[in-house]
Amino acid sequence: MKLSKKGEYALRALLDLAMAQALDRTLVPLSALAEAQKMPATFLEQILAQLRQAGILSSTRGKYGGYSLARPASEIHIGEIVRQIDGPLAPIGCASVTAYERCSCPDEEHCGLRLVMMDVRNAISNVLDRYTLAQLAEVTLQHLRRDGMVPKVVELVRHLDLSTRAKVAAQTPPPPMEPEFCI
Amino acid sequence: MKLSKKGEYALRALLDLAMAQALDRTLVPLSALAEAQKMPATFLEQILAQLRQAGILSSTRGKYGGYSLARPASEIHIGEIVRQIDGPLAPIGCASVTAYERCSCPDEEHCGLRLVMMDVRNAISNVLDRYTLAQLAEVTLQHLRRDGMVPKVVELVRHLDLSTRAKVAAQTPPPPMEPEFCI
DNA sequence: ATTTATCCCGACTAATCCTATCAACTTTGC
DNA sequence: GCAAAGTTGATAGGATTAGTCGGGATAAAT
Repeated sequence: MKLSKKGEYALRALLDLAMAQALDRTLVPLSALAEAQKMPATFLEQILAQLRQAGILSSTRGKYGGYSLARPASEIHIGEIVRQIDGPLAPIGCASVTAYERCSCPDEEHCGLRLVMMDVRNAISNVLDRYTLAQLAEVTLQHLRRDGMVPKVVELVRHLDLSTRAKVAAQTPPPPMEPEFCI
Repeated sequence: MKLSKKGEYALRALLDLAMAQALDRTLVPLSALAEAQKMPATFLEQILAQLRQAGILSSTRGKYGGYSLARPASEIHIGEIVRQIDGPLAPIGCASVTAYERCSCPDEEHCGLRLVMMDVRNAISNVLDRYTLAQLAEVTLQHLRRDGMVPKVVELVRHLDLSTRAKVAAQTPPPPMEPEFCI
């Protein structure tokens, strides 16, 4: 019942991106996303390319570029992301609703395994297709705020704040996280 | 969210074994299990060996040997089988109840992804840890009976019925499935 | 114009999963 | 004792997954 590493990294990156966006940092470079969650940067690159082609995120090239969500976070469901990267939610192909595939058993009509796995599929879908990136980001931010913290990815993009202040920020070492985002 | 082929084949084989047992065929050879569900026999061999070492099934060697359940089917939960072959049910290690594993994110305490995946884990467990092999076999047999059918695996072991009749059965080609098991 | 930080693309390697093959060993029946 | 039907274990190759590497293209800052 595993989620692939690819799927896990995609979700981690998108969640960080959604939180950054909620805190008005819409453009986040790959390096920050990778470092915040300790993910291999070159591998993450491939995954983000796939998400871009799928219309889930968009990118800006050049200096001070980065990745951002292509749509409002409230319109991106967790299930959509998993399906895009890992394929159908169902544990086996013949139990899938969105991408049914014939299996090897002699008659699916009477296959008990298929019945159970359709139950599992629905149980998974009830979680993943119910929640959006926005909801997930909101809950995570609430937890962090309660403890007076800020997402690590936001810390990491602090220093490339306003282009006019880039020089100053480069001189003074990044201020150690004042809780200005904590309501 | 995939189940591995290994896990799928294990479940198919055990379900067939449970149904055969319910119809008084407690000893089923590998060849019948493999053919009934069109599974590669040599791969299935390895899987059954693993299930034997795990105390889920037992085997009898030699002519007229085969595999049988090591415990009553009502005491084998689907979740136990999946865990034995595919590891923990949780999609990612840090969401597992039975085999927790630290993940790469900076603080699990505030990780939104972990929260969702724990929901998914519980949803999966609510299905797989609730049902036993016996229940699954019973449901499948009911469906088959309604249509006047017998599990294919039982057809395949028909001809090696009683040792005294082995010779007769070998001469007459296997009778084409009289519904004697259908109540 | 040059430097710098970033995304983009394609090929390459390593590990794991799936499958097939082959040579023992064990029991039953003649 | 011998042959047939079965399990057991070891091994090798293909397919998928996970991750690496190097060179290019783009845009902002100097």
